[in-house]
Amino acid sequence: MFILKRILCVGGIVAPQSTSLPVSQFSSCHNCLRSSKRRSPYSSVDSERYSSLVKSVMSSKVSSQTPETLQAEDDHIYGPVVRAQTPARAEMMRVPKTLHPFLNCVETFVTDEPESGPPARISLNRGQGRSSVPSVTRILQQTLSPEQVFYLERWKRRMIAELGEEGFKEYNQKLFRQGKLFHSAVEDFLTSGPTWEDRNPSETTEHAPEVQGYMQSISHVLEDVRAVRAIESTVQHDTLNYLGIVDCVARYRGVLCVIDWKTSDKPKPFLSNTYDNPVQVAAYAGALNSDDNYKYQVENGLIVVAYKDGSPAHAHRLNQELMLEYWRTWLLRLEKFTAQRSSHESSAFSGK
DNA sequence: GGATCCTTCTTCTTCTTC
Repeated sequence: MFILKRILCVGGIVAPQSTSLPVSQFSSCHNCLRSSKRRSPYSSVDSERYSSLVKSVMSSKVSSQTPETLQAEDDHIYGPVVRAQTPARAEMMRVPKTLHPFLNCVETFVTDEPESGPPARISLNRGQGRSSVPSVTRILQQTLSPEQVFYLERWKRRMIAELGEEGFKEYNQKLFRQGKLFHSAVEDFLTSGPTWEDRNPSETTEHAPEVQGYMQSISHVLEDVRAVRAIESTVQHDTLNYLGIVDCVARYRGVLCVIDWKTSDKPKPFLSNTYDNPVQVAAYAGALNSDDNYKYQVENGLIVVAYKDGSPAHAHRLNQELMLEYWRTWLLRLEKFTAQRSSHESSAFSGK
């Protein structure tokens, strides 16, 4: 709590858009500067209610440590690491060489296509000239920043030190299994007959025990989901040459969105806690908007982070402005991937 | 029938004060 108070007092943080914390809780910092003996204005904060905010602030980068100093420390504890890392902050400022439009054509927003009927579900068929088209997941994985690679490898080393190689493998398998089961349960719910919109998600209890909590967690989000247009459906961008599978396309609070369902053990109350997820959503939306199989355009994205204990999921809305921002980031990642691949191919061709 | 693909996840943390 001390760190939280200190950060708030020096003005190093502002209330993020996605939190419901009243501005008044952030605006009386001068009181603490006047007298440290006075009763802190934060002592009256409902710590239960804002526990996720506290967790998030406590886990954000307030330390002076960098990947380099952390690595030196880790080397001492875990042994040498394969590669040294340098944060690539300059990349944040880069602009893609080709600013490919996110939306195909503004007019197509107005569509005569009825929103009723079963959602599209175009399955991936690699045989149809798609074998060389890279996927969104692969591109994102292969273009992680050095900083991301560093923290992921560090996390992995620590987990293996704690659980052992086998234990770590099992832990990962469990996470993937839960994620898959959760996706299947959401899919079942959203496609369970023409009257699904009349159902109450919180009353639906016939889920596998492993996903019961996750479904309870997203029940308040499902109440705002209508007119499902696609489920687990392949999208492909022919011009930019990539493909992926969208979790869901539906209206969320009236706006057509690409929706990505996620499970997480840790609370992710802010969009920044979701790492590359917004880039993934923007990539899917951009592909869908260029794909002739879908006769409409999506403007927004939604990342829903569900929790196993049933606590309310965090739903992060990506408005059009954010989607365009992450679309630009996606184009950069795509450029990076293409450059890597062509340099790899040319070195393979020259026999290096 | 086997192999491969697309997903499913995983990261940002440390110590001082009352």
